[in-house]
Amino acid sequence: MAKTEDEIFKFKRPGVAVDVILFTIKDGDLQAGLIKREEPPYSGKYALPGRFVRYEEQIEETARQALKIKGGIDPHSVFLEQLYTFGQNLERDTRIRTISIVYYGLISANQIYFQKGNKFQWFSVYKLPQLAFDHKNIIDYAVNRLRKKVWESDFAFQLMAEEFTLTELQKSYEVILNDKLDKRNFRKKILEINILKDLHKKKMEGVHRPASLYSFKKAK
Amino acid sequence: MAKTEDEIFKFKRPGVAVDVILFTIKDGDLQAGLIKREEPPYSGKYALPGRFVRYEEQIEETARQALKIKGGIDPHSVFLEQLYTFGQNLERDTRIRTISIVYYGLISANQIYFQKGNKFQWFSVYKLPQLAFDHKNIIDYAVNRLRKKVWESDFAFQLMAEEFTLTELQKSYEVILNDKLDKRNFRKKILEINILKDLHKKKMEGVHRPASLYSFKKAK
DNA sequence: TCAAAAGTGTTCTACCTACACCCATGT
DNA sequence: ACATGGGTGTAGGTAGAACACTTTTGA
Repeated sequence: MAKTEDEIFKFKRPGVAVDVILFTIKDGDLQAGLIKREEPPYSGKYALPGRFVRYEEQIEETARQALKIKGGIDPHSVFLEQLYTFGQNLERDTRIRTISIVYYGLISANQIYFQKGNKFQWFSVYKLPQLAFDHKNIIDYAVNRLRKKVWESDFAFQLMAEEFTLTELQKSYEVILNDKLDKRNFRKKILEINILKDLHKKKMEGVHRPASLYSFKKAK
Repeated sequence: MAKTEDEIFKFKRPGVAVDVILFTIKDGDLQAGLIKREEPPYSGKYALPGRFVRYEEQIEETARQALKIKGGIDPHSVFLEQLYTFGQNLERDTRIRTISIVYYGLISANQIYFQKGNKFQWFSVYKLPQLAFDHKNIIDYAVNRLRKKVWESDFAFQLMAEEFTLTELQKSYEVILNDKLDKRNFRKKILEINILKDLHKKKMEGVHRPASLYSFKKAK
């Protein structure tokens, strides 16, 4: 980094983009928001929303702008975390050598329904369409990271409505992990970590005993 | 990413650099290799070795080149892993807006001694000098990551000589974790994961019972 | 024979897993 | 009264933590 300004500018610089993989749970499935490309390269294939980093833009801001502009999603309602920076494949983008900083995000299905600018098409991560660039690898990588972190972090709440039942929360974990969980063990574990607030309200729905509603305690 | 070439080039692009934090164990301490800056900004302060990413250079290659050129270290002898990409602080580098992809690496102290081009100064991560840019934060972040991953990964072997005793290995873990470990539990755990090869040789040294030498099984 | 580090097993605890029945509701 | 999902406790197994003594060597 000890360079004069001359040195900094004397060589050709790669481009830097941010790509975002936005997850939600829809139809009992873990889904990712993708955009159909209308232009080459990879015209007709699906891609993660992305955007080149502007000179005065923080990189997380670039990610949020990509969601807004490419996906029509209100970027403030999205939990985002940096995933990895992909810069190995020099052929990744055929127009220009591009380094891609990838973020992954979570949004609850409710929030999507209410945002009518939403331009994403949602695909189950188990049934992805043909993808542009190396986006298939990126999605696989993100799903793995999501699974590793789901117990260490409370981000699964980003997928929930404001009020939810324990069974609904368990379903989200099961969808992320792609595995069945034991009801009693799940409740024990999730209540132990003390991030749930019992709203002392019941959800009356269906022909069965009503379920308690919870929200999660916001960190201060 | 769906942009015409015009769009790609019409805005000013940030620079992309790779910074590397190289760790070793010296004098019973976890140390990082730093370089004293001779030029502004931050002249006289210490910095991680770094380098701007060239157009035709894979980013891990940029990291290795930085070690070679800035530190005089043979880059093939170094374990490297991507840590995080820092791009929040627009004032990070005062000359140009720079995004920094940070790698961390490990090298055994032996290897450093034999490389006489070595230009690093080594500092205990607990007694760092005044650092340039936001490199203090980066080092703290890397140390935390190292601690989290030391049991999940076998990278601690990068810090060892070719042949080593269990006590020497334990010392390395203790230095990384900054904590004392129980000898019996450590041996049980490390032998259980089955990555050590008993060389059936003894290290005769000092006035005490000789220690068995091990190497680690290279993954194929 | 002494000092110094190597080497070795068992007990206790905490956490995770597996598992089955009663409860409250609407029809 | 029955079908449906909500709600609850316990026993067994496993992995990690704590802990002390004997062995081998060179001086």
